[in-house]
Amino acid sequence: MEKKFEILEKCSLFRGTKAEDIENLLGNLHAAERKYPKGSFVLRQGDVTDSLGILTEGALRIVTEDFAGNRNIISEIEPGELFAEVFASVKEAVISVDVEAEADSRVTWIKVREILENGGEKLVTSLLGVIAGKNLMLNRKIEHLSRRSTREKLLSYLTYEMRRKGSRTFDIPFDRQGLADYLSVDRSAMSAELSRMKRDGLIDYRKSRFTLYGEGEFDEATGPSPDFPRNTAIHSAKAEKSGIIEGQFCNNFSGKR
Amino acid sequence: MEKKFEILEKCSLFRGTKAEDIENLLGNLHAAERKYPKGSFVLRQGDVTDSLGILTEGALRIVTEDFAGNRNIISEIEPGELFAEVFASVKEAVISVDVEAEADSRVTWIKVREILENGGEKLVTSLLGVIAGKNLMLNRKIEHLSRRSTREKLLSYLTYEMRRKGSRTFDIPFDRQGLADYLSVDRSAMSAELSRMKRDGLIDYRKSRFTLYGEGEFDEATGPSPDFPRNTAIHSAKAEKSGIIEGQFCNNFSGKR
DNA sequence: TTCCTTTCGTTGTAAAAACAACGTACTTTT
DNA sequence: AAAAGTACGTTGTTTTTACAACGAAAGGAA
Repeated sequence: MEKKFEILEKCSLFRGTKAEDIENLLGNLHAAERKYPKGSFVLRQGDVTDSLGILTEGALRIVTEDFAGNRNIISEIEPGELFAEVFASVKEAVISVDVEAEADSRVTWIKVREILENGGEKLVTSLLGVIAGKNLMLNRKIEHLSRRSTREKLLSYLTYEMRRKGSRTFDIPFDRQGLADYLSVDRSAMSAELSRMKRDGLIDYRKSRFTLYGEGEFDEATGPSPDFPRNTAIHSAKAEKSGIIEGQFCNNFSGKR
Repeated sequence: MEKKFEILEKCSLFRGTKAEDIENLLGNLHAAERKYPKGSFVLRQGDVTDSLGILTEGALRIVTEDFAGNRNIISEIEPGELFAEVFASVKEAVISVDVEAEADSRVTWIKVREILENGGEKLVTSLLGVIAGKNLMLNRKIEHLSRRSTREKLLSYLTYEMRRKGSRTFDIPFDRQGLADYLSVDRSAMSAELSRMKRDGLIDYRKSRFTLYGEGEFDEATGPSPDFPRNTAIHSAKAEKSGIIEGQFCNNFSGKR
């Protein structure tokens, strides 16, 4: 109990706020703590919630069910982590996953409305930033997943990492299985494709350290050259029809083209 | 000029706010209007912005450049549409697209900080809702794209639409090419797969009206049966390692498993 | 109606991926 | 140090997809 606010201090929502201030804040926000015995459901598919949750003790497990009825663990939640904030931020959004207590757990629930009304600018900024930041990550993932071949998926991902790290040689935060899962491809097939890409002189790698040999110049200090050769094909039928990353930037989700 | 606030009325950010109130609001928010001649750049890849934009006149075009340097049109923006709100909501987020004026255009720019400070609860709620809602859509798309085969992608998507419409028979908002683009598969291959699924008795369709024949009961009135057969395989290595929809629900983007 | 365009399904072929199985190298445990 | 476990690459086979090309059907415009 004494550690509770120290754990909350680690939550992305409260980044930069001291434990003692969090304590006051939670009072103003009418935060509610609930206990969940091991094996119980914290949230169920089909639920609607107006509160976001922060795990303060124990461990949770996010489980989905796909169209065939197979259940898959999406992720594990550890103390200090925020969850359900997206569903809580959309009116009447139906939760599409189950959240189960993997161990005896405690969750601090905060109503999003309370944050907006009484949380203060800093907290609201934080919440908005967390959700918008997740948005960027999802978009990036879609950009990779939209590629048709494993090679293209890999190049899309590796190019992104290269640009982010600002160097042709960089480390990735995945092992092979993790990367294959992230790109939704078969591990061994991906491994084979990596080999072929190395053979073709596109990349080099050892363990999780990759080097990408692009065509354009790449100044280690300044990032990708602005003169990187471009194949501008805006007016091709394919380009005009492509909805590759629809909604990445604006709000066109109508599905019409 | 006189129509300006009527156009803004249609913006998702101001849903439910009258044109006259918007006029006052924009003043308080120190909104700035800028003109962009046809062919000029509204935003460029690599930029950072602290303002979201609303197009009030003209037309914009969102263009990306992929790892190979090919430029693709992601979407077109019409008057009343919001854009760049996600990048503007994340501190120092680097914009990954170009925004070009397709015609002579006017954009109303609003600083996100102004919205948070002076926009009032309603506007902040709206902004948060828009971004969180987009988040849900992106997650859904990732769920479909993560499927390995075209058949699975289709079933994932069609099952979602079925549940959403609450009926085995439903219309989808895509034509074939649109659906293929959304699922990032080849149109003709998808068409062929749809035929096979029809042959196999999984689905039926005519034009954009589909019927899905699942195994479980499906009560037209009440939605999917809670007793839908489940194949719970939580403890399989595959399930435990799958990062299929990582970040859908919580904030595990570390990439580590 | 006739012509033209768009949409959709079909087919064959070449390319790519999934899958399963296995060997090796590297780590961790005992 | 030996044993056990894990991560990674490789290979061969089967399945699936992309791609290109084509024809039929539907819808619009002249």
